[in-house]
Amino acid sequence: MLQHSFSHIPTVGVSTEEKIWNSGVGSMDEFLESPPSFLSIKKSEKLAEHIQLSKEKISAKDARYFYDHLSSKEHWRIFKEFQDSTVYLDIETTGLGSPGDIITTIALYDGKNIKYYINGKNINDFKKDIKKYGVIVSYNGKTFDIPFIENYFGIRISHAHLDLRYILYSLGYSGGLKSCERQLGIGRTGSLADVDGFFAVLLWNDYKKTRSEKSLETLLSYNIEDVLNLEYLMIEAYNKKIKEMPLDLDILDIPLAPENPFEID
DNA sequence: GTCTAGCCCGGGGTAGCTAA
DNA sequence: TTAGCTACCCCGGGCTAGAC
Repeated sequence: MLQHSFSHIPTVGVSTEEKIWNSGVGSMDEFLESPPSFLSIKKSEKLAEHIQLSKEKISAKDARYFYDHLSSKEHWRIFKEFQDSTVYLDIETTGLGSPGDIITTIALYDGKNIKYYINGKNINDFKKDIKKYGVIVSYNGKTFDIPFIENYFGIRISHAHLDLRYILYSLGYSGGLKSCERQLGIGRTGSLADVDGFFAVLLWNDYKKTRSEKSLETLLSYNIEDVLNLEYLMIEAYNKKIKEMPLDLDILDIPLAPENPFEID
């Protein structure tokens, strides 16, 4: 979608971008070849400079550039061009962020591999691993996951960040992650349908009290199921956004998710 | 070249919504 | 309860085209 975007360019808003599209110029390459006639020569030249810069930023895999220059409701546009540097993220904690609350587990999924981090075991590896990615996809992560991670580790997460809560809300889907999953036709497998954030706290407490590996594995299974489903939701949301555009653009295929390595007890 | 009107971007402020 | 987001409104300012 970025190859077709102009509203990240200073002085170009959504209405000017739509006028560009309606004039028959549907991509950056088409603009460079033949700018729309309604723009002055001076303005076309300025825009052409920004388009060249944008093409360089895409080649350089600089997602942050577009994240900073697109309006927040258009952030979803960066997904396709940076899909191979995207990671889906979800954390489980012992509470909502009150003093003393901790991160219990973190799950990452990059479209190929699943990684998970457990408090008391390998959780500090997360700080190194997250740096490998350019884009984070989460659900309500802008309000909860990322601030929690930043406070917990004392680090700054400066990635481009697509929060599905707002993208799905703009498409008419609301009511929480699980509700959005149901509305978009994906159900939780087995007993995971009954697990929620509070139950995840109970599972962690049981693991700490009894050292029950089954409780820990059930918690990890729930945590990983969340990040696997985020990919499906992100691609579904992207495709729905694409269909809203007055352009004839290809939709993305939804890949087969890998098997959850943990079973619930 | 200057002036004017119109368009539109973008910033600031406010209210309401939502999840953990 | 908290934090961050969107939507909406208002307004200032930059840019452009057209008239003179």
